[in-house]
Amino acid sequence: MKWTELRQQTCPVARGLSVVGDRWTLLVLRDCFFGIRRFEQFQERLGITRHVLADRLRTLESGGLLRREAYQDRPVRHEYRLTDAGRAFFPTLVSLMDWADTHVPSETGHSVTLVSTDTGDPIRPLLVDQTSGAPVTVRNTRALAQGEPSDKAG
Amino acid sequence: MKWTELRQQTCPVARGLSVVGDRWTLLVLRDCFFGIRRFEQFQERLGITRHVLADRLRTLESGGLLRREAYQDRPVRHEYRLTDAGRAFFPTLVSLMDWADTHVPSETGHSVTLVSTDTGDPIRPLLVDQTSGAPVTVRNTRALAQGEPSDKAG
DNA sequence: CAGGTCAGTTCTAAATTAGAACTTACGGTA
DNA sequence: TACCGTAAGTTCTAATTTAGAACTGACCTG
Repeated sequence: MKWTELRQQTCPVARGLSVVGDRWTLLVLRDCFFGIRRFEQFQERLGITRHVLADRLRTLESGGLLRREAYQDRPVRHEYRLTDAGRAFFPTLVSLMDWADTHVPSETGHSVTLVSTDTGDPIRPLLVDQTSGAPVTVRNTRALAQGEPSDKAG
Repeated sequence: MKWTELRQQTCPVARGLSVVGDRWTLLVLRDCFFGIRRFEQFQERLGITRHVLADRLRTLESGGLLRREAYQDRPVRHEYRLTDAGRAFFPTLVSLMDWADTHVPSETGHSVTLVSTDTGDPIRPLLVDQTSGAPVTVRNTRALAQGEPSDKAG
């Protein structure tokens, strides 16, 4: 399976990965949420090769997560800004951050804390069902393919 | 930056990606949540090359998400089962699925629906703060590096 | 005009992946 | 005993991707 095939898969996870299923893509995206917008800044912070950075920015742009925007003429200079679809990715990134914070050990201890803009209190992320408020876990959910009446999924 | 360097980063997103920052790794993990456990099954379902599959299973095992377990002797045959850390990754995968379902268009329409095991009702995932119940968005949260008093992060 | 900045592109060598065949260790069948 | 099949890999070569570094325009400043 190649990247192009991934995009045409039925499973949304596969389709999602066709855009963000690469470490550099996700690190670029993370930096976007930290307010980074320009080529040189990404390159310096990430230590990514310029070639790959250019490629990943194109991927994110064509995937609809970033918008390339001129911030000056003469010479034309562009910056990359999050779109609504890009901002909508935030919970996924936070989920990953939260998981890694707990399950991928760090020798430096806690490193990044998410706090509320309002209260300044630390945030403990939890994925719930919007209507019932119940936490989403392997145990209490089941994945159904369209048209599939019942099948094991946990 | 190489995969080994990624693991030593301060940022939990980078550390997380040192384990799951690869499309195949995440597709293998997805199939684990669908109940797949054996080498041949993964290989057939994913169309991944056997070489890469063996490598990704090792990555997931050494990352603590999967446990390699003998299910028979003579000849010894192993299967790969989710650990607690692996199961804890579920919300992240669901977040990704939910994001992609909305933001990466599919020609086949909705494909996978998550339903409650109890009620059978469809689940609408939402990331909230565990204590306040408020949704986690770019706007109402700020990332603080350890020791960093205040900085832009959205 | 020399030097610097920004956003890339181009180059070669190294690493990774695809695709297919091969290996090991069995168990069953003729 | 020889042959077939299964499971879980390993090994092989060729193609693709990445790393690392230098180069390219198009401008700006002194």
